[in-house]
Amino acid sequence: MGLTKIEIFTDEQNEIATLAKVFAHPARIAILQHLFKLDTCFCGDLVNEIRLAQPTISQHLKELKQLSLIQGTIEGTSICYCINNKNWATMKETFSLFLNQDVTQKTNCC
Amino acid sequence: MGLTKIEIFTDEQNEIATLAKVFAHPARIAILQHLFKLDTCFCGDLVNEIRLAQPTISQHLKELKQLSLIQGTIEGTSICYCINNKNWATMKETFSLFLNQDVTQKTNCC
DNA sequence: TACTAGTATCGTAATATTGCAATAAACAAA
DNA sequence: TTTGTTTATTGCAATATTACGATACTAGTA
Repeated sequence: MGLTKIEIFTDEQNEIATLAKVFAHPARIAILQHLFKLDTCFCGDLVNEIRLAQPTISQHLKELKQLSLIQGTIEGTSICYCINNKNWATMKETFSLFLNQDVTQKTNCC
Repeated sequence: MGLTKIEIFTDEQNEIATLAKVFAHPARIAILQHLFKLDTCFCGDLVNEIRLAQPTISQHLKELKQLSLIQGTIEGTSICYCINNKNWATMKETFSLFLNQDVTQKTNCC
């Protein structure tokens, strides 16, 4: 046990859960907010901004990268991390469909 | 370690992460989708609908209840679970503010 | 070739999450 | 009271996540 049974759920359900998982940690929320606030952002900035060790920040960045919500390009010695606007929009669309399920609903029973 | 350092983040960052965490499992997505589809819903229905054991479903329902996204009222021998529309709307507002950060942003650097 | 700065990866300890069998609790009906 | 039905709780095993020290890697610079 301890292993999510992804095979018994729909692709949509698994996708929403996967997207939500990356938002399920305040450090990743903080990273995304910081990246949105700036045009250019280096990992070093994040280590100063967020009081977590450099390997920890790096690990959180990796998870955001795996979902392609951010991207990094090498800039000399540093790496410039940015929001991937296209993928952010796609994610937002998927999430919004789930969040807005209520708008077309009938009245509640309770 | 292994313990999220919630004290170094803002209330908003922690709140978004907490909301996202409850969506970070496909079973809870499936439960919410099922509850939206129906006017009345009993836990027994969910055990038939989702192929997880009854204690597991009950545990997932508990987590949704803790965030007040759903509520349960006793109906004879069973319990009628429903979406709490008011709290769902509040959650949606919080989440939307986070998801729509990109709309007022300048151009990307990469 | 060193040396430095910035970032990633490895390894590991601590904690959290998932899933379920067993069992309890609540209540209706016989 | 006993029995059956429905949901909750407990306890535990398996797996996942979080955090960070140590270290590796990469690119620029002396």
